[in-house]
Amino acid sequence: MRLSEYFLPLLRENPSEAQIVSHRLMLRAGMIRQSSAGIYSWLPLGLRVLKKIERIVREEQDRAGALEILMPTVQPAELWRESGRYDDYGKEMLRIRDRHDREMLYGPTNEEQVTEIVRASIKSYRDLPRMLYHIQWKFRDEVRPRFGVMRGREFLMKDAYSFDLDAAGAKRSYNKMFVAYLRTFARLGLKAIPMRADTGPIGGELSHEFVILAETGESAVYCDRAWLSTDILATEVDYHGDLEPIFQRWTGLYAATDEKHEPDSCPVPREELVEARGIEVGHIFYFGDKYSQPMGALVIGPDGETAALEMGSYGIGVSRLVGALIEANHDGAGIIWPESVAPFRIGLINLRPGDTRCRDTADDLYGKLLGANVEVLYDDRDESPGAKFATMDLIGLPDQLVIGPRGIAGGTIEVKHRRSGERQDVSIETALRLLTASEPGPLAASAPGTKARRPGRARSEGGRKGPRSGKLQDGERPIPDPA
RNA sequence: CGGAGUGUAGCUCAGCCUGGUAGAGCACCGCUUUCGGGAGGCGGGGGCCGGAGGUUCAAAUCCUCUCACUCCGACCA
Repeated sequence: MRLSEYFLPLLRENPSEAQIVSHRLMLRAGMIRQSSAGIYSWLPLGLRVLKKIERIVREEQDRAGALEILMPTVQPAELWRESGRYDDYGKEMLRIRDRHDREMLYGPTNEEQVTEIVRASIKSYRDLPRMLYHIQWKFRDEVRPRFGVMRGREFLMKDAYSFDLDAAGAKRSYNKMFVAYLRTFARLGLKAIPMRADTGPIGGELSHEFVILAETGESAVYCDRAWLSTDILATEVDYHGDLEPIFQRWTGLYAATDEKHEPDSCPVPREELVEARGIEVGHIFYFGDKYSQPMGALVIGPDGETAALEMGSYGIGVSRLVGALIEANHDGAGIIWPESVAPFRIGLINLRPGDTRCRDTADDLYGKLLGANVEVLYDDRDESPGAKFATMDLIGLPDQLVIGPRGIAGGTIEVKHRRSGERQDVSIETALRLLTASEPGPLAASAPGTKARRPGRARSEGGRKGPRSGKLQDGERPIPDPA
């Protein structure tokens, strides 16, 4: 994409309404614009990131055996009366009346809706287990929206629902999602730690929240130091096998939110305990027949007996993750995207568009990168060099290629790695090889969080890896050290 | 929902106390000089001062109401 043809409305100064760094950077980098309190429009750059996250979430859900559906945003109040939540939910629920004066609501979640779908169609244990998910906009009329997309009223969420015959089956489904979540966040370049959680308004008995560590997190969390050096993607996963050992392994490592942490009875010795800030990005629940019972979602078991479905629900805050990723990946100059979610893989800067040699070289390189399926944002604008550098640093693309008269004279261009700040003058051929090869290049080796980059795969991978029943590849995403 | 603030140009803000008909920097447009970390010069466009009502000869400024947004607290993907 040529920047001269792109829509990237940058802000040079911090908008006064934005307090936290991710909110400020998202506004400044032209990713979002606020529509009203807690409601945002997504501009091209922000939308690209949102879609990348969505794709990874989708791939891991599919891999775990969940099936994608799409349920409506507007739901009938009637359904929620069946579960009893219409009155329980309170003012957080946005209630609407249609022209026939029928009571509707903009869904804050979809347990009732999905239960209604399943109860109408699944009558036998032979049709179980099933997991359904969708990625859809939700609305919760927060009293006080804040932190930009991290705590908006309208937000994009992946919510999955599992249906099993009995508690043992439900636990197996729970484990699948538990593992899928670990993998999803790891691929996003985040260290997400599952913590035992209260079930809140969803209800139920077993629940974990997934919290990522970020200096600017909203709540204090405590965990075993061992968490920092774990690599979840190194664990082989067979979703058809027994996942309980993996579940046990990852829940065995100490981790607790502020409310649950007891300094006096903490099993981890002081020197091994990490105190950090956390942001909740996912939450999973097992709640049995809380909805299936009142709503009559029943199946006949092998013994001929009728039983209410055992259910669980599993949420990931997709839009919140955009903010959370920035909280965990930024510096004074701007955003630093992990490669897996970067809106573009490479920022190509032509410092002197007026110069024929610079322009020809840049145009040529741009064409070759596109030809190699590398997502590249090409700054071909007639701007001062400083402005171009600042722009690229702000929007945080993983690598920058700088073409200017100084280098061209010596036959080189500059490659700059955004995260480390490391720069190298290399030949054009070398640059191309570095950025399109499947093997890690020299720069990558010294740069944290990029050791296994495979830049050329961005498009080609595209979610078509065939059936996801088998083993998983290792090291799809390295995990940057959050400390 | 309690408490506290803020609404003036696209962005950051001054002007308001002490009423006299709208400003700065950045951004934008034109010309020009520049050109490796948000450059310089000259010229230019842009605001019913959140909205409504009131006081006054006169309101961005004083009063009343209203709307929006933000912050702190209680609640959440």
